[in-house]
Amino acid sequence: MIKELPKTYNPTEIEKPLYKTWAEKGYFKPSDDKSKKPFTIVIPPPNVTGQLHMGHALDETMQDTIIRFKRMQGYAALWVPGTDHAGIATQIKVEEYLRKEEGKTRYDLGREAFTARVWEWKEKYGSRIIEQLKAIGSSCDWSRERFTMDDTLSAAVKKVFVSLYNKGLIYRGFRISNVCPHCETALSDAEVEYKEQEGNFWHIRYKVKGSDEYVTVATTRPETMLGDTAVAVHPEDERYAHLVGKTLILPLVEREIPVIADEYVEKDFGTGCVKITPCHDPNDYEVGKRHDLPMITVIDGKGKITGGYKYDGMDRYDARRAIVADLEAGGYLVKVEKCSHNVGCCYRCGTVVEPLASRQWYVKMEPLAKEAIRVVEDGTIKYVPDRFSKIYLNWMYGIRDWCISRQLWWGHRIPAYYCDDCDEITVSETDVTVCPKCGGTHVHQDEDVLDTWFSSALWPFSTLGWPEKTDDLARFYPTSVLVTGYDIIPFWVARMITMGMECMKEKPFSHVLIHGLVRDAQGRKMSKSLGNGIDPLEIIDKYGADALRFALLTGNSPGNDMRFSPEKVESARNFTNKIWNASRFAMMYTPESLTDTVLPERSALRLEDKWVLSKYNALVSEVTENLEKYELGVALAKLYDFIWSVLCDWYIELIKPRLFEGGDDCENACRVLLHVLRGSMAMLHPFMPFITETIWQSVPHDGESIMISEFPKCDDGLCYPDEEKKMELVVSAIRQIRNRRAEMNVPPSKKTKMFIVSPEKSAFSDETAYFFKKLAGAEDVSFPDDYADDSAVRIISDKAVVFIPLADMIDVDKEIARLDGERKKMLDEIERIDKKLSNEGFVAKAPASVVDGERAKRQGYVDKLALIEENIKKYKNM
RNA sequence: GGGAGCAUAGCUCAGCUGGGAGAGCAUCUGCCUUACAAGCAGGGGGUCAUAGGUUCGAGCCCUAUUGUUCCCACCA
Repeated sequence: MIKELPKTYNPTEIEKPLYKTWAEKGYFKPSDDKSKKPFTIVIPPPNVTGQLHMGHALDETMQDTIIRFKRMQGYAALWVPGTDHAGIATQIKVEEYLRKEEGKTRYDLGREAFTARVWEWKEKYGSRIIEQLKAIGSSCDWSRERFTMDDTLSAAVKKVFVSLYNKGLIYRGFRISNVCPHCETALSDAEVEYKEQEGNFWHIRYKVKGSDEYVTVATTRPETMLGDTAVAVHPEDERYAHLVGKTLILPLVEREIPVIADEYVEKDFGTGCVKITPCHDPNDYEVGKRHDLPMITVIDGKGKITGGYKYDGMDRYDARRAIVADLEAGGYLVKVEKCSHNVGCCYRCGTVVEPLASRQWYVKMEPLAKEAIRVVEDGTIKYVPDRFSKIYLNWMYGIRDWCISRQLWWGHRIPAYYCDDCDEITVSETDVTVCPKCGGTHVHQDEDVLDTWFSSALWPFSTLGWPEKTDDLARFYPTSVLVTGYDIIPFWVARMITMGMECMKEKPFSHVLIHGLVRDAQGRKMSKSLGNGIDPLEIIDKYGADALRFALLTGNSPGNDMRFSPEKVESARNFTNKIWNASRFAMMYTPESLTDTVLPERSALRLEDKWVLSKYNALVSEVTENLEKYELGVALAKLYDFIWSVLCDWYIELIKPRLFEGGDDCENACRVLLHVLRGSMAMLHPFMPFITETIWQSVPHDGESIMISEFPKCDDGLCYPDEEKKMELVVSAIRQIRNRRAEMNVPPSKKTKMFIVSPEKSAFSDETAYFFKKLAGAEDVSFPDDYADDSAVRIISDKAVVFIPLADMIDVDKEIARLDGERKKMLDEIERIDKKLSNEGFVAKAPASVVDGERAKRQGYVDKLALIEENIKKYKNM
């Protein structure tokens, strides 16, 4: 079966057609066999108009690796794909397009026409990210693809909203929320990021009415003074006690405002006097409510001044400058200090948010959070790694109500209807045209849409058909594992758990596997503005999806950020090439007649065969265990090490003489090699699906695809501990011979005679002689009971002494010195162990296996020491 | 202010429930050995941040300290 294959692996021409075949064969769909246990993952839905970045690539690779592993293990594995409508992000994108290309705003188009345009946009670009997911090999069941604004998912959203409203868990309230003036919408607390910023601290004095006295307040946002309705001091502040109850004249607007006493004020901060702007600061709002102060709004949702002032219509920052100038001109500005403070910014556009009192819809989180807290506290849902449960719980313990209304047009419109005739609010899953209270027909729906994350919170069950009682829902809910980054635990994971417990009365998933951020080689976040992002698609084009996947998973552990660099991908690419060539080699020597996958009889197996099978078998159980614990990086490292260092560097080298010779022994070696290669490919397949399938298809195999083949199982019949140990002696001896030859600058081309004296006749015998010829530079090897040429180089290995007659190259004194060094090492080791063994505590308390292990090691050292000393003596006698 | 992570070879990072320190890259030496120079063989390089403690035994567990990153809250 000699096949001509190129010397280097070329992924680009292989991957796409292979993916297509898998899809056509239906391998991505879960088995219909109801006896199979389900294993489900729902994808964190990427933004429908987004583009694949490295973060996605990592997320998808991890999920695909897990789902492919479980599929091979025999589960009915389902990976549900889909996309998110991404309210603000998508709306902004389309608005920017309209502005640039058509010079229009969404208001020019009107709500209906605008949302129609967004839908068009979605149709145009929505498939892009899906195609990109396919490029990295994601084995999602595309027949179950969902979109958060599909009819069925929208129905789920309405149902949840209505149900929570009826339970009093969704309410409409007037309070301070964060508003992004650029996006022109309210945001939830989670959507505000705080950033340290340099700013000014303006000290302004307000005159006391009917007195010459002034009080000085300090503020970082002087423009809000227009909305001041009081100045507060601490009740126990003696400096200002006489002013409490007095009236102040607000500069520029000449409004009369009271001085009030409130514990909220800290005496020692600033001047001890705080201007109170209830409509534009959350703390002031609370103070305002306590003191029944008027609520005056002076900044609108676009960040412009409003309310009938000369500054009306000005942007808040222009107004700030104007007001400061006016205050200064009027003699009200006492001083300006530099200060740095945290300002809240919109997580989408970075604009500084404006706290603004307004009427919004909220989810009352505290009662809902109870169950969501319980299931993590009691281990029903487990975070991997566990430390994220603390972070989650920390967030949940301090949970505050969730602002869910957004002043956008793109999204799920809030199913609340207002009667213009009687002010009745009706919340309903179906459209309301007649007021159920007064029968009036002047009914209009709430203009706002819901936070994108509201529909995302329902994703694990809405994608499976809820609220319908579908077969999928019954079979695949709760899902098995959720894979996502730690950055969206508050946005998404917390809310999915909350809603899962509320709507399904059951956890949405059993495990949450958390990964970190993909950073650049310098450890910086990859971002568009820095221009340091690496495009996963470019990497795929150049190196292939398998190399990308390998680079993302290797050396990476759950929850930790990782650095991504071109060097990493190159190293991964080298690995694909290594695998490719090893397989090429195997195929070159596989006889045409060999088409089955049967291993040779036990009796036909040689030492090295049993050695590699034994090591392979151990690998199977380790890799399986690591994968089951979601330790993907560890599992992959073990596979890499086995394939490269054991299979390629040793086993293939060891069997070459047999392969070159042909015949039965060649075929037996081939069978073992192919068995191990095939199994290694199967274990590697979840990580590197394309190259493993390609190789699997090229060697003798059973079944139609590696994708649906069985994941290798540990097989006691392949366990040969004795032979494994013996072969290790040979391997170790070869290593030491090579080492000595290199030290002595013996060129590889120079072949020498070797005499190996060892009591381990089954390891050091004619059966293994050719290993020394092939791998250790021996021209001839013999295994005498003793060897008498005192002038030979002596290499003392485990249970063997190798003599190489190289009299002309030997410096006896150096040899003695070297052996003496080894002797000292042995003495040190023996002393260390003796110390341990003479420690009563150790012998009494350490497990017997550890103690026995130490004793065995000691014996090994003693044996070796004897050999060393004997040979030193011989040199000295020369 | 509250919480979490990280600190291991020159660089980037693994190291599972405590039982003699690892990988990749880089570096040095020697090799075009008929699968692979994207390769092969070999070498050098670590007081596992510091100080205590628990233990027969600590990179791993506990306490404190230092440095560093992040999350949450947020004083006008």
